[in-house]
Amino acid sequence: MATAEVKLTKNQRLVLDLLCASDAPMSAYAILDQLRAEGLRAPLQVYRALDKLIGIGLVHRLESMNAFVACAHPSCHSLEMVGFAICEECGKALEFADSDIAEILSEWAGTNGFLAKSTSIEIKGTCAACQTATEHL
Amino acid sequence: MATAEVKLTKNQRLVLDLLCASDAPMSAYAILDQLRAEGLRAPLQVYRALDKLIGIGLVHRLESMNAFVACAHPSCHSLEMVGFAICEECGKALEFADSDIAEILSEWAGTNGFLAKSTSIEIKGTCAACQTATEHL
DNA sequence: ATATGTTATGTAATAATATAACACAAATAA
DNA sequence: TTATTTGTGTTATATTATTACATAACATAT
Repeated sequence: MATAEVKLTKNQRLVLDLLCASDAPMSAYAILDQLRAEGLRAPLQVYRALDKLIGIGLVHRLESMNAFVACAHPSCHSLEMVGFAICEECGKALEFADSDIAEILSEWAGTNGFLAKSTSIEIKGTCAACQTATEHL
Repeated sequence: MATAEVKLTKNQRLVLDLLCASDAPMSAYAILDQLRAEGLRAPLQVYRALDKLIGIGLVHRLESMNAFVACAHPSCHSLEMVGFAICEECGKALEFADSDIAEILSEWAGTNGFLAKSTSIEIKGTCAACQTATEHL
């Protein structure tokens, strides 16, 4: 099992499991609320777990939403370039990875002497399901 | 002159001029602080001006920093896809536009039935100047 | 010119997101 | 064992953003 490869602490596991169970990204405070029953009490407990999980590559941060989502490909916990298409209707985030984009960006970086550490690509719009759902209003 | 094409109100002008004069992105509250001398008093005054300027395409929002920057190409105030390479040393943001990336992303959207409204691409790292500056430490 | 609709303004209060600082406990490694 | 690192729990606070409401400025159509 992918997510067992790394030893996680209690808080880290609670946060990761919750994110994996969620069908949409969650804010740090939404995570906290859900985990109060498990004994979490302060924002910092969540933020620290998130920092670690992001560092490992098991969680991604959606910059444009201040929200967090479990990596869709936890097995390949490469920290490679992934992007998200975020539906503004249902709030779900579709993760994608595109090597072509990665290549173009690294080309740009090379040309401009920019040393890239991390990249965030976020598309906002409406997902296929929600477009269909909206059609017959 | 590019920025004269649209009629801006006093607050919008103040915010835009400040961002244009700044060599790096600014937070809303940094903007507010700078404009207290001009009579601005509340965050909302800044946020409202920013919303308008972003809508017009004269300002971009850096999602990963909660900061705002004047568009580098104010003449072509197309709302097309632009990206930023943000230097974590000096804080400056280099704006770029890449039609290849736009194409790949719109291809992905087409294939996945996603209706895209806006896209954010942000690369974090170290700019050429700061790499040079750090070399001889 | 005046009524109407729209857009912008000013202000206060508050919500939502994130971090600093400190003391302590658990796991790891020397 | 001792030292070191890593994680925990807690309080307080910093930073970013919005809600709600009242008023003013401006356009334009009668």
